[in-house]
Amino acid sequence: MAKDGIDIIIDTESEENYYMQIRNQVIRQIAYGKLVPGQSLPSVRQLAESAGINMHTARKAYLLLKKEGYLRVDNRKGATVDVSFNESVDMDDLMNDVIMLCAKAGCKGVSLEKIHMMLDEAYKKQAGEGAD
Amino acid sequence: MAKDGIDIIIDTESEENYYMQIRNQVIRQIAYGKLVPGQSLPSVRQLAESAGINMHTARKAYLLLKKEGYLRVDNRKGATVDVSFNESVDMDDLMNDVIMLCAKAGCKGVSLEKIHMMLDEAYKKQAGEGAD
DNA sequence: CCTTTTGTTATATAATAAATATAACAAAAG
DNA sequence: CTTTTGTTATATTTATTATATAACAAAAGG
Repeated sequence: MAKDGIDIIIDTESEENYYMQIRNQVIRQIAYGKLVPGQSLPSVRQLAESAGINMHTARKAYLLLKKEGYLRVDNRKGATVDVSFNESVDMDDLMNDVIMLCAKAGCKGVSLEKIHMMLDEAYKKQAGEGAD
Repeated sequence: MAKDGIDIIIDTESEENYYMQIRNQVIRQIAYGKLVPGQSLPSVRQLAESAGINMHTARKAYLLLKKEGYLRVDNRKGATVDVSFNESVDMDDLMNDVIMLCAKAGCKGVSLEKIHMMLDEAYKKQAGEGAD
């Protein structure tokens, strides 16, 4: 395990943006308990170096995560995990995801039960990661 | 209702790409039964005009939907709804969506049960749209 | 106190992606 | 036979993404 920084791996072949890859990995690591509220994230320069990307790209990811309510980015203090909950914004976002997921599954003939099962499976793995 | 074309509305203020907005709306309309397998979609020129966008942007959406297995785009015949299912590709895609959904919910303190309920709600609306 | 690291801001540039604008042509439709 | 259509091609514009430097003041660490 990384002694200081978080484990962020950039797939240069992916069609997903670098800053989006970072964003998604951070969200997953918070959910998995690998990043806990209050914990400081590496400096943008550190993350940039360890991930092999530019400082501003790392910064962009942090600022997006702040906008979406996963990090606090204080003046002169850097980024720390601090999840906030905005009822209307966050529930709308989640519902949007659910609607698209449901639509995709519907089109592809994947049953509602199967999606429920996949959700349980994902949740189980998530909860299981807390204990290292 | 539109006598011929499908109802595609482009939100020029959205941060979502035009062709992604089209893609998502088409997927939802297939899931909702407003577009049925075999049905022809409007020509790229028609869609472009009714949606107030360029022909190539409409075309890009159709080609993406083809790549993702929602449309058939035959030579000289245009686009028709034809959903295909590729086990590994599609299930991976769905699982990826589920994992991110689950992670977001986990971070935001939204319970697994709540997500299950939202899923049921989305599915119910989807199934309910079939009967006009 | 001094050096280093840090967050931040600014600017510049390159590369890629998104969207539009025309044009042309052959096939299909009417 | 005219129109519409899918398709291909080219070109341009704008926006986004990613990188490259530089500078500065605050914070940290010695």
